[in-house]
Amino acid sequence: MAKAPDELYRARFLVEQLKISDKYLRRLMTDLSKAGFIRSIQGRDGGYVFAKSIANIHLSEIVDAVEGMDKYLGCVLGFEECSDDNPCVMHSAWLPMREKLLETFSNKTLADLDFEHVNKY
Amino acid sequence: MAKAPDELYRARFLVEQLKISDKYLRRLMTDLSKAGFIRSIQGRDGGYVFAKSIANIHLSEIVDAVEGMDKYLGCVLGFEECSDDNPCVMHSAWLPMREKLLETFSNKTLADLDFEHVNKY
DNA sequence: CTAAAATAATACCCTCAAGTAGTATTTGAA
DNA sequence: TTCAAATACTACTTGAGGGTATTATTTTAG
Ligand code: SF4
Ligand code: SF4
Repeated sequence: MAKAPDELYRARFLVEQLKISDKYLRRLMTDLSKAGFIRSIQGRDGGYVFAKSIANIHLSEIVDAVEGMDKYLGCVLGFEECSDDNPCVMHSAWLPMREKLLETFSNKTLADLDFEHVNKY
Repeated sequence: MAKAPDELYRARFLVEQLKISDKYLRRLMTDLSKAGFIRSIQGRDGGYVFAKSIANIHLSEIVDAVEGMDKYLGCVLGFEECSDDNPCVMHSAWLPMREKLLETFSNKTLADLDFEHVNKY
């Protein structure tokens, strides 16, 4: 969609392109629309359109909308309880990574992705 | 083990400490010993000892030994085929992360981890 | 010789997240 | 008022990874 961000896309079409199940797509799209990235138009001749400029859609926001960004900020070692005063052995070593990850996903927007030389989704 | 790297540790003991299954522990330990990090001593009064200084054991090597480092260098999006000339949309955005990850795991050694203020494993 | 240790190989189980499927409802242009 | 679209909710399937279990073998101090 980001290739031609002003078009209207109907679910049917997207499902064919992405080769995923109808219901699954709709679930995701609904999530995204609730998050305000796209606008969903119901009724006949409905579909999905971007609701804001793709330059204003940060990757972290998308992740948050569909699965929760927190997941990726958790521990490498998979511990539940985690704080600076109850650290695991990796704590200090891992911190810079977390920073970098957060930074990457927070700074990059949809517009930063390279949709031109790409033939897989 | 890295807390007192010169001791001999028997499987029985480690199993109790880590609360994981006997067989599982042994599998891991055997992997590690094959990789040359620890030496396994068979027979009665046997056990496991470090075979090299913990300052010479890089995290990436450990991961390689037990599950394969490559796993973590793959794509964010989970595509199989991936190369610079068949990139996915995230390719350029993701590269720095991969670098950082590789760097972290390659540079840090067991000795860099903080075993002092830690009470969970 | 024997007991206590590690090794080996293989099959099994369990859980969880990703994805599918079913079915009924609402919306709105023509 | 009809029809094609999106929504909502719930149940199901599936696959992979992390971990267990079994059983049999080998090693070595005492
Ligand atoms: S203390 Fe740090 S490294 Fe350890 S589990 Fe928590 S966040 Fe992860
Ligand atoms: S092209 Fe880059 S971002 Fe895309 S799947 Fe391959 S490694 Fe990952």
